[in-house]
Amino acid sequence: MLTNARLAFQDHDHVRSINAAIKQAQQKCADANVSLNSTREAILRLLWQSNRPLGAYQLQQQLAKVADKPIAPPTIYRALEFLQDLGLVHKIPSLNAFIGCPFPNSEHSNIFLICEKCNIVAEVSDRKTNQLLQEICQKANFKLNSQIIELFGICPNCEEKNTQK
Amino acid sequence: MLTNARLAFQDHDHVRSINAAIKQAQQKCADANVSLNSTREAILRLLWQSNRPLGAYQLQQQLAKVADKPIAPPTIYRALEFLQDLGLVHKIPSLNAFIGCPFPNSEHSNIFLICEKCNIVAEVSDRKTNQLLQEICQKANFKLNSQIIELFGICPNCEEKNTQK
DNA sequence: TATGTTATGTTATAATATAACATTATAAGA
DNA sequence: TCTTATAATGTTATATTATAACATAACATA
Repeated sequence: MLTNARLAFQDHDHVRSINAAIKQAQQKCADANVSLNSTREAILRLLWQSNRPLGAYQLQQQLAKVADKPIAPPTIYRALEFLQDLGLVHKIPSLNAFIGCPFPNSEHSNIFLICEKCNIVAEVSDRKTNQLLQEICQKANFKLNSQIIELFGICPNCEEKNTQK
Repeated sequence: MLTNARLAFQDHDHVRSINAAIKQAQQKCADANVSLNSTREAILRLLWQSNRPLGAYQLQQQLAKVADKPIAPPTIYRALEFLQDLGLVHKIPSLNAFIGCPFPNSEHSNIFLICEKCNIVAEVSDRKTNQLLQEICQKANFKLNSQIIELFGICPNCEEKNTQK
């Protein structure tokens, strides 16, 4: 099982992880022979700075501060699609929001632990779950292409705060 | 494992299942001491008639034909919320659409098999998956409240059609 | 520097969802 | 049956999320 849960669910200095993520992204782009230009990189960076998922219009607002020009929704959505296609970013459908992928180069399960209190989201990859879901699909004669698993609850951090009261 | 996959993924006469679903719904409402009134029942019926998920505005259009008055979005969303709260209807977040639950009285996994070709959706409930996800959450110290699992792919029906070509 | 490709700008609008307040049904007690 | 509390819907307006369609610009390569 692979996860960033420990890291995500505590306040930590993640400047390092951001820089690592950007480097990974650059590598991925180089490999795919596409370019991580300024808008795309800025969006990826913003998503990483927030460890919470951000909506397209939140990204737009934050980009406006960073960039010199205001950027229209289509550009945002295009960049998000680009990043999603490379597996660098995920969309969390129930939140209409996007989040950076902590392990773009590993096997994926697309399991998200979504804290209903602080809105922080951690990602998990788990081979056993993939196998089990694959089995379920086989039983139903269903040819599985992709998946997303959203788990809603309370993260350890919020739970602790709650019991301290 | 509990599923309506066989049924859902073939064209079948599901008048019976609709009526059964409505009866179940009435029972559930009686138990909860709330009322399944005409709008709510009509929406549930429409969702069952289509074995595909329907968006709120699709429901609105179809309701307009059935009812005598046009019905505004808030009413639709309220009825959908009501039905969801009773576990009679699920929202499929990635589709912004709603579907009737085939087994509102059973344990739930909220696993959906979504055919990318014909858009039919089947639901699966599977204890093993629930256990596994629960374990994952425990490892992360995450208190799980609810979940939704969307599996995208090709249903047996569409796959067969495809290979016949 | 011409040319094709890729990305962005721009305008407009589609599609999904909800806020806020007024009105009407419905049910339960006096 | 009246009254009153509760629940549901109507109504208007608008927020939020997402995309279509076409014009322009940036960039790489021959």
